[in-house]
Amino acid sequence: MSEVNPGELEGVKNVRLKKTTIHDVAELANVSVTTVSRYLNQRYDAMSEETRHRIAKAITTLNYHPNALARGLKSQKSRTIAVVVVDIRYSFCLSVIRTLSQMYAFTGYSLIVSETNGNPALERQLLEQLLSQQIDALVLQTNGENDAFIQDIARVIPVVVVDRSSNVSGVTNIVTNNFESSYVLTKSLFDQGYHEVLYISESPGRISTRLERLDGYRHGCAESNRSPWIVYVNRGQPTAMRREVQSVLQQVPRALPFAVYTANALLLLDVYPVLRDAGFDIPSQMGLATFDEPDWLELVTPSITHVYQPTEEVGILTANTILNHLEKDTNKQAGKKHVLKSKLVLRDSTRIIADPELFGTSDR
Amino acid sequence: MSEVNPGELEGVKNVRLKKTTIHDVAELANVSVTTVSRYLNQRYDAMSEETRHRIAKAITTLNYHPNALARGLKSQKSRTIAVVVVDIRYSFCLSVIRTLSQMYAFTGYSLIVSETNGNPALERQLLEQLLSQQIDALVLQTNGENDAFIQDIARVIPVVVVDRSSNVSGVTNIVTNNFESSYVLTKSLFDQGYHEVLYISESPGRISTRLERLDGYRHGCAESNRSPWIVYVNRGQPTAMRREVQSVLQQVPRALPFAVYTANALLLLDVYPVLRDAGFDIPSQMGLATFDEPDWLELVTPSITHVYQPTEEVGILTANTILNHLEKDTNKQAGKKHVLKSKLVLRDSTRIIADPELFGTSDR
DNA sequence: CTGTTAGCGCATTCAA
DNA sequence: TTGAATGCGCTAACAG
Repeated sequence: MSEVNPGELEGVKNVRLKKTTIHDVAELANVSVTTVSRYLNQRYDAMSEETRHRIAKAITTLNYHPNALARGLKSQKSRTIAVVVVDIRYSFCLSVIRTLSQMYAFTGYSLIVSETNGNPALERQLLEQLLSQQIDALVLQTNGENDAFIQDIARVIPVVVVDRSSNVSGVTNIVTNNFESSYVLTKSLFDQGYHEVLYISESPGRISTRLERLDGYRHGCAESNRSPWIVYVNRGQPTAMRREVQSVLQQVPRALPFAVYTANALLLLDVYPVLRDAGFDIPSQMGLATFDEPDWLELVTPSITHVYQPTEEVGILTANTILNHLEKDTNKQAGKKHVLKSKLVLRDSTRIIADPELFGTSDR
Repeated sequence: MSEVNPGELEGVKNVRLKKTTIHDVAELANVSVTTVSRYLNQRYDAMSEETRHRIAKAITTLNYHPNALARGLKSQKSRTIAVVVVDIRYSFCLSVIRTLSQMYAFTGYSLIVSETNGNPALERQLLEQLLSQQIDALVLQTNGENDAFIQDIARVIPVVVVDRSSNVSGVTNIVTNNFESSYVLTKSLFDQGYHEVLYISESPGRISTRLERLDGYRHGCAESNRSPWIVYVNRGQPTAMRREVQSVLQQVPRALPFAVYTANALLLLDVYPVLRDAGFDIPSQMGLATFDEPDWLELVTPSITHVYQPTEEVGILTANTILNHLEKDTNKQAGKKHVLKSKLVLRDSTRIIADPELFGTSDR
């Protein structure tokens, strides 16, 4: 049981630190490598207590750490899980990553985190690299265009596609009800008395999340007999983006209250200063609402109405799905689709003062 | 050059997807595995153009991906870099991780991200796990108490300790000038005319960053002939924390303007609502300042004075240090210490209205 | 209860 | 210009 300071020991004996292997342990403990291997895998049942102790001692003495690469090579498992997202700064991504990180902290799995920046080609490249690394599971916020490849991956390891509708067979799909939430938010804005709702989004492309939110918005407009009013911006060029929003706002007739609805909070982060300083009172002249829930929405004045997505739930569900696949080899859940419900959180930025009844329907 | 859909091919031939190995490629290309291996490592010089093409074709046909575990086992390199931080939500950590992620996107290195939650024991466990996984380099925001172990690690792979002073030999240390920044901020608050400065921090323990900020604050107080006024809180218990801050604020004499200075932005995030709603006008009655720079500081009203740390620079320096070690095997930089300079960003939350001259020195 | 042995997939001498 | 053979560190039959 003598505690040995590994630093001193290794430092003195062996500056080059030729790694100690299972053989060294076996030798020192006077057993075979097999027995050591058994010990490492807690197969204590078939082992005398004495050898067990000898091995334990040898291991601490040598400060031995099994080589996971070698283990993985044999077992075809790397005990590594990849999370590939567009941008870690999205509160959605951050929350999912943290939840996974917390849940895997004591399982021995490591989390590889990669960002695609919305680039399908980069996504493809990263996926190939990760496959090479023999990841045991994949959590992916895909940018589309790689479905065939993803399907191949799902044949080999559990794949969970989050935040994007996916019909790829074999993958577990976890999303939120974007269409409905967007619709409800839009409707609520009109119902509050805002005459029009400006929808600011990145160009949807083939990204389901954006398409669904857009559709929800359109549906809300249609139901309220208003024309959609949409501005597509490019988050890659924040300056141009702000300028564009600014110029749009300058054309707004001041007489009637209107609302601005941004399709995600990273957009709002960029344009918020422009909106705030455009000369409209929030919420009486201009309402403000967004998807996603970064911390700051509750901190600014007025606090901002938003759609809260159950990101923790997404993380937990993702983590459990993968753990089930991996540990219990349960393949039942594969291919299942989960649609979690978001929640509309009404805050001060859409508490209009004016009476909704004053305004008839009209279109611009 | 015929494009083959890997999905179809593998799917049809082999549902179980027995992985294709270098042998399969060799066989199909009618060469030895050695030659294929050479091809994989771009040793084209000693290879006829024809075989090269045959191998290339075989690889795409079989949709072959080299097994990085096997490669790593031979080469003793996993092409994997670990980033171990306290909490990804710290803007410091997030920024460093993103910078690393961007810089390594095309290098073939993967980033393993882990959180310690400030727990040294968990940190130790994670480090052991990561070592087992044969990581090629380590970026660590340590919680202390593992220095001997870290020194061992640094003997084997490049280690960069960020955001914590470290004198462990062999590790590269990248920090910001916390003492000085904290001092400058404190001084600036007194100079603005705030009569006292309440310092809210987590208990510093042995964490250099916290100690230095605390010392800087104390030094600032001393220089201005004011007594320190410190509240230690526990971020793990946000409710208790808010209650405590609230009760402290209730005892403040309303006559004189004072300032609140939080030691990091995650703390401020938790207590901001309490501060805002405590009944003091910001900034005329209560000043507000913090370390760190999350996005929202500029968005709230009034905007919040803060210490901006050059997190991108930290990330770039970290990434380059590691790349130099890894690629060029340059061991010169090891053990070097870099102190980057933070910047005080004055905002509206500390633009006091009152005339500083009105207030003499006194202590509570 | 314990040991021998044969690979896992790849890179690398050394020969040819 | 190419190959055969060996081993990286570990696990798992299969023996004893």
